[in-house]
Amino acid sequence: MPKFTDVKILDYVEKSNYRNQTFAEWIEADFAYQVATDLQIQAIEQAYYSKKRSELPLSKEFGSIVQMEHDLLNVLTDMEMLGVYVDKQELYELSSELQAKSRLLLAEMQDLVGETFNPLSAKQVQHILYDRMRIPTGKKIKTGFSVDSETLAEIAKSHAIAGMILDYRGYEKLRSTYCEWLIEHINPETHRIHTTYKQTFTSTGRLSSENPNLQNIPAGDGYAARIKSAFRPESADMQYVVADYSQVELRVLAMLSWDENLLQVFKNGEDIHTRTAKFLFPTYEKITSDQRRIAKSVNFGVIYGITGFGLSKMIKTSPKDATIYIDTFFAQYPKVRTYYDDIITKAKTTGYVETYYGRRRTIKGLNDANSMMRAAAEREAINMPVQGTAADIVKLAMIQLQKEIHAGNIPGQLIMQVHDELVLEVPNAWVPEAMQKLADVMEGILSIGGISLKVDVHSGKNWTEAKD
DNA sequence: GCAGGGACGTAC
DNA sequence: GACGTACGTCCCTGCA
Repeated sequence: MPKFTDVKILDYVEKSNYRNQTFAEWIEADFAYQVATDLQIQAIEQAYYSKKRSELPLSKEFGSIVQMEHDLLNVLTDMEMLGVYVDKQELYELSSELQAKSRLLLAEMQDLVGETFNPLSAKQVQHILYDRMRIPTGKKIKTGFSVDSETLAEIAKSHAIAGMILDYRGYEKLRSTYCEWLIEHINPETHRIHTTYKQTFTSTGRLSSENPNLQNIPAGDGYAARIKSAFRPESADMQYVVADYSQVELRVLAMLSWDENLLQVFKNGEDIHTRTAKFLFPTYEKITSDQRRIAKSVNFGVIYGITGFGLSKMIKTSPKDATIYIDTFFAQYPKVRTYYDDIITKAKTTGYVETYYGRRRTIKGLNDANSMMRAAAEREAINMPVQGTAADIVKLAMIQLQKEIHAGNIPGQLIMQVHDELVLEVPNAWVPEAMQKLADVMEGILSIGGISLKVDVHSGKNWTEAKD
């Protein structure tokens, strides 16, 4: 146990529904103490922390999680301080290129409809499409009719303008949210981006990242790949080594549920999505890419507590067929169903659910009068132990890695965490060794039911190259 | 002029 | 009738 306890961590671990309150709000809520001025807050903060740190008894049941978070705190500090280099020039160029694209497209669109309008304004897009062009309306939202990408993609089949609006939005998204926002956060002294990882925020135990968020950098081809490739070591003497857990949540689901079939898939080293596809489409000799896509959605959906309706939207089929897929999944992986049932039963009794390592989330609403509320609470309940255990695993790996790095056993620096992925900067000469050790540490974190974790490791001159 | 909500889109 | 967890941008409304 740590000699001193960071009370914010303790509070987070004990009350998983705790959100980012200000210190004042927190004191108020916990101690019914009205805080008036900034100076008072500071004084109380100091007094409270120093007193509580030495006197707080640590409840045993949270011991392992509290220890984990304390160890992780130092890892996160190192990562934030070191930061991530990005090629500023490259981002500038991308930004202007994207801006040129949008400008051109905007002129074309306004020519086409004979009216100036802002494609980023839902209200104005509604006016253009549904009032002026008389295109049949679809999904309703609070403020009128939806113009989201799903709707626009459908309209685009018959009206070019919809496709152009989608493209415009895409360019502007990349330009403003990624190029511009990242450039803004390059520290003038270090020339690196220093994100903030929020350690006491999410309800599952994941980290989050802000200012800027490095956990939602676009993946994919084209401009997205170019943004990602701007992330690279500053020096040509270094490379990125990227390791990500393969299907970690489904693997965790197998471990926690002890479903024989699910465990067997991983024991055999089979592709989980293809395997599920074979269960869903047993009469087919060979699984098509479309069938695998459907199975993939089912596999992911199960982790999120899918409904037939939700899945049907995802794979564009009828809710009836979608429900059949889900039922088939549970018929083929029967222990998953009983595992979920057990979680909900336990949550109703104790008021909380927990990860393999004992991280808890209190669940409210399981007995709500409203069935929608109940269903939502059930989805939260079944998702948290899986997502949370995966989060715990990555945290443990980070702690272990940092130990090895400090001991000189792994040559390199941990610079980013993206939920199931860790990114390191490594001197060229040591890349193969770092890759091996990284995989060993990460895969060694947990083994249950005869299966262990699997990690894919890649290296490259930048984040894009190191992804495959 | 500004704060906050809604809609949207990105990630895992 | 919205499948889990996040963050950031923009528009627009409501309020001074």
